Amino acid sequence: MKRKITLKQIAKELDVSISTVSKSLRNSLEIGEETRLKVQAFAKFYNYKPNNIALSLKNRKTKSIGIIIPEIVHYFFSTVINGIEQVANEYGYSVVICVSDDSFDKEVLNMEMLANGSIDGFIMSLSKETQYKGDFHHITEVINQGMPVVMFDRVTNDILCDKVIIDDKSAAYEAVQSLIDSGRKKIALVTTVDYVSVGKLRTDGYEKALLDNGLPFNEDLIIKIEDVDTCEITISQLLHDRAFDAVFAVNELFAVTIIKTANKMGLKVPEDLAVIAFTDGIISKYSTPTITTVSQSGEKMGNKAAKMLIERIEAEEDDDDEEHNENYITEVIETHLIKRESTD
Amino acid sequence: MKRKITLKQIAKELDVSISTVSKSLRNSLEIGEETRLKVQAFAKFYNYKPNNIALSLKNRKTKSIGIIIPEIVHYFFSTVINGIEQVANEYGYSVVICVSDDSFDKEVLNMEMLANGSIDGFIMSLSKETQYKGDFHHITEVINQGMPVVMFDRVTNDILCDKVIIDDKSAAYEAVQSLIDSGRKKIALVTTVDYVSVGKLRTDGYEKALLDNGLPFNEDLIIKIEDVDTCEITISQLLHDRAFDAVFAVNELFAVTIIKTANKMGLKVPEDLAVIAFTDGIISKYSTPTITTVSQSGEKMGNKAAKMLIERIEAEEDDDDEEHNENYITEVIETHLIKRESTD
DNA sequence: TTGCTTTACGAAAACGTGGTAGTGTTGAAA
DNA sequence: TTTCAACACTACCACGTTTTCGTAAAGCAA
Repeated sequence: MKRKITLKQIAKELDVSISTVSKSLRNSLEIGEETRLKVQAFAKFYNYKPNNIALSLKNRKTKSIGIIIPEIVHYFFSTVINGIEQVANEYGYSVVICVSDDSFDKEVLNMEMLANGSIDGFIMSLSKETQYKGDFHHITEVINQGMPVVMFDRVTNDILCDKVIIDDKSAAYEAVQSLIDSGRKKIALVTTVDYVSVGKLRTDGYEKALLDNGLPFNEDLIIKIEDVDTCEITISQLLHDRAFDAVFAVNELFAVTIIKTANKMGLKVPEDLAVIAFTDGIISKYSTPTITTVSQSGEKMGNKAAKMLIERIEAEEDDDDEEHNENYITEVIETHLIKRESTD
Repeated sequence: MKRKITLKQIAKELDVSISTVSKSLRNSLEIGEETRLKVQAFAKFYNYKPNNIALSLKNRKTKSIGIIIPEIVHYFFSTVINGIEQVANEYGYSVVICVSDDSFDKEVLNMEMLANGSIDGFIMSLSKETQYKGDFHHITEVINQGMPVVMFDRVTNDILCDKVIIDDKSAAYEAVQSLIDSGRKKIALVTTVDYVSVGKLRTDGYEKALLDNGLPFNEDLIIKIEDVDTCEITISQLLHDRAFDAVFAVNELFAVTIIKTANKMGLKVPEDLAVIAFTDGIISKYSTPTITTVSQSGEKMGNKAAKMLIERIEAEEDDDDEEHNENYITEVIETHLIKRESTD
């Protein structure tokens, strides 16, 4: 068991100075060829690799980025991570992942843990609790320290930073419009409680689509669900009354639950009930029938977010301490409707 | 934009030495109360937090662990990460995640990137390509450097280290036995190509269950699939011949595909065809019918792996350079059958 | 020989921290 | 008066790098 070798050890072994070793390995012209080659051979033999931590301390750059997300066992979020990881890797960065578990305290704790030098910047999506509380001091603090932050999906206007989002409102609009186009008149919206910003935006798009098409906007057709497990009763009640002939669900879990409920009641999807879901996940692809979805393209979001962050990080290098120009941008990732069996 | 404050800055500002500041903050008795409180107040005001990188360099401990997995957009792996994250957080560790994308080169690259001081230990699951090549030098090298490694799920006997696995063979046995118990006689096995160690073990369990029950072991009923998308033809051919009345699939993607194919052909699940899948994922829970699965309990695996790794890391602290006792253990996580609608 | 330039290397600082080992002052006991 | 301990604090080192600056030796022209 040999510990990793250091410059100092090489220096001692070869009876030269540390600087000589360092320079030799970086192919400095200052060092005579004989010494240089000797050092390089020795280093290669002992598989010398510079210590990242020491480099980080010296360069004040860790070459790693922190990701803070509400959940990780979640199709959308894991695709985003995947997207981030791809570009991070390409640029030589590693990613440190923390899960807030939708808890404000954990989010704060995680950020503090990473903000003390461990990373060069954050990519994050707000926890539900944070959105509910509206308390973002932990984020502003990090930004004030000069650490770049990119937010995605669950963002807030209260923070000035780069953002990557999809146009939730127009995506919802498009989905509802397609239902209307296929002749549906009574379209229900199954959504979450609305303090989560995206839930609100999707509701707005839904409403606008209805009104633009001269359809009534009926509050009773908006079903707000807090817990997936208990929603079946509500759904079946409404289905029983034949209150609607189409559903726009804000996530695929709701959608598949609705389909199952409808099937149990003998209703056919899509004939009796058309269903569209937000978030194109694995469930939609494999459910029976397969579900038409609004693709959110998490991978693209991740790619974009990582690129934006790394650009900021590397731009700061020149900027140094002079006030850098704070022209933050909000990138909107396009969505598109993936037609499957749950609509006609 | 104020950069994070350091001991040195505080020292300069208060006109004391760096040591005094450091000691004051650590409540050393060497420092007089007046000075101590003054320093603490100042530090609190400027929200001083020790720099993690500097600490890592000094202590030769990064308090972070590296995870290397083949995929992240994958139910099982993401549950494992979740499990690791929980324990890591509890012990004050962060997790750095790298995705090998089932590529040997990426796995090696990622390990090298992290092995140079960035982390205190690895938790990993082998990439397919690595298993295929049987080349594990990158792992032995890391271990030889004294860095603890815990492998999970896709492991190899060629490496001596702590491992967390499930008993694939007996789990498969149990699943097949339950099919036999409900009267099935012709049970097909749908599996992957067998260089992936777990695929092989599951096949063994399948075979043993058949033989133990006096059923013939028929090679034709083992369907090896390399690409999910092209498997439908094979499946439907066999189904058409009524060659089997039950299926044990090594993952839920295969299972759901089989069910869909059967449905298309007018076969009923479970009446005409019973289906059990390995890996209890999200698809099984929401497919129609829901699928009976062998639960793999990724979270528990993650928990266990993280605990084992952290124990190793913190044990080494005392051990120092003396040869530590290499009694590696392999933890076997229990599985259980989750009965759902796809079996009777 | 003197003075100047190369060549080839080394010393030291810096990044931020924490521990060990001083150091100087004060007051009290011998 | 001397000695010694207690107090309150500082110097210094180490962790592993990179980089700037310095300098000894050698070479060469005048």
